[in-house]
Amino acid sequence: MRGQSAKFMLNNKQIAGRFDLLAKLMELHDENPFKIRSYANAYVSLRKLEGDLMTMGKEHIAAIPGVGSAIADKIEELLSTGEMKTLKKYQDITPSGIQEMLSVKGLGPKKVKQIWKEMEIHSIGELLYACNENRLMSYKGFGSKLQEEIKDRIEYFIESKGKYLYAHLHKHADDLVTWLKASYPGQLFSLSGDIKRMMPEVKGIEILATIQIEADILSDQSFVYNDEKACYTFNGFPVYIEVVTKESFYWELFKRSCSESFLSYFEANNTYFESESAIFKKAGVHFIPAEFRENIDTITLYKKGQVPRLIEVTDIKGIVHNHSTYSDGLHSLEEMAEYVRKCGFEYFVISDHSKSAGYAGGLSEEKVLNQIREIETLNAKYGDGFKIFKSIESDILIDGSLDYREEILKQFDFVIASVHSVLNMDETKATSRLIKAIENPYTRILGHPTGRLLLARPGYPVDFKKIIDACASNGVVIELNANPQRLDIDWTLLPYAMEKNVLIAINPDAHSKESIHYINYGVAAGRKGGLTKEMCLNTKNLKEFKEWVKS
DNA sequence: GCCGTTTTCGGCCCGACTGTTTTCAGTCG
Repeated sequence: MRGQSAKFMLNNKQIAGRFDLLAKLMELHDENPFKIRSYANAYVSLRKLEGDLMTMGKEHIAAIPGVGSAIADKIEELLSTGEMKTLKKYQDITPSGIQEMLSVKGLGPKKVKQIWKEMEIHSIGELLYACNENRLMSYKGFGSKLQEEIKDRIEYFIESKGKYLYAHLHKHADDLVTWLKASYPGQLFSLSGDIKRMMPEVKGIEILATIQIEADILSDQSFVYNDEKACYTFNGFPVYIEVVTKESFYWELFKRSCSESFLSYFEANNTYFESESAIFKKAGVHFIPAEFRENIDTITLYKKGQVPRLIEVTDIKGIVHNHSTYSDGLHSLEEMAEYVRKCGFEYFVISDHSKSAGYAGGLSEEKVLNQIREIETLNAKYGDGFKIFKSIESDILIDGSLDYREEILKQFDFVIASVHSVLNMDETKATSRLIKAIENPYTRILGHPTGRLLLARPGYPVDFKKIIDACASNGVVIELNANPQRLDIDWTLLPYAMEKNVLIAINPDAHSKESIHYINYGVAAGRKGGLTKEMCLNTKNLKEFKEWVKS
């Protein structure tokens, strides 16, 4: 052990890491490239150093190749105070999200700087969203492969941070349960907890079992014990397994698969049931699916036999709110429409970005007219069985007004109005901005009402009672944006919207053909909020939808 | 900030790989 000054336990790699970070941060701030290089050299040199820095004197440290007296001082400082002032200075002037980005593989200081300064993106979550909207590709040095690469790596990064999107986990979770059932015949396994309840965000794959799982039962290493996370992982996702007796299995499963208030209605004198249905039967309540076991009032309805017809994916008849290569989509208008048609839907609503959305290639008035002509040509080709509707995702400007002159707005079948800029307003301002947009006679749908990105940014605060009331009195539909990173409007607000007779549109906000299937997640969120087929806009068939457009 | 020297300032700038390019830039090890 070195002199009394060394109070902080740091190994060589940790110390080296500080200099790596320092070099990268300094590069972000355009410092002297040679100075930066020397810190980077010190990082390389310290990392592969054989002796232990904590036990070395300053003279020895300064004698390491690439380490001089200035860096030796910084190492001393680090070991005695746990901090390095120079490093802290740069950390203080760099947003934490930008610092986090530096730890994503494939992103070096040059690219991060471009993302920060040119694209004005400040967090990893925002960056992921920008990848999904193909926004990176329009910048010099970024192409489709790099964008895809960054996207994959960010997803991995986010997944390794303790909270996960339901959308990223559920397939793995289903696979795991299927595999467990096959591996242990006669035993019971089920998804449990938040993932069974289809919560938009979950902590991992929760499983209830009737037998202890053997370690290393899978030979391909997809299912292993992870010491760091102190749990099993499946394909890298944490798995939490609880073991109960066969007799109590369904009761224990039920207990873990509903909200606390919901559970309080049920008594557990006897915990032996042969299914979840049996629990409801004994309580005299119609069966309630796990995703809808939230509100205790639901039980009263089901007890009286007033069982709502919850929306299902197969109820969706048309795909609303989509982007094409006219703005920031990956596929052309025709490719998108054709894909939707082949999936068996009756209509497709194209709503590219409006002119203020410069970052997303928003449509100039001239491009709007071109697109409208192309839609008319395609519709002539399709005939009666399928129709493309002309829409626009119009930016709601700071003062709540829409983005085009009335002559242009008139050209669309209808307008979706969404906020994309100035996301930091307080509740009063944000609410009146939205209300002004809702009151605009051209607005038919309010897009992603809070602008939130799950696990990335919270969205601006909004007085939802006022917003829903305004939609009710202006006949405006509210979007449930089905992008699993948005799911905005939040499902908890659906009961109030339905009470006020406000229709909900489940929209994928698709920027590629495949992402129209986001509607699956929108439907799941809708079911959590008790959304019925009748209260959803795009369960209307083509004929009914045409009538809604005209109305 | 380090280094070396025809000593106290001026030069430092690996090499493979990949993706985005049409000859190069950024990242990683």
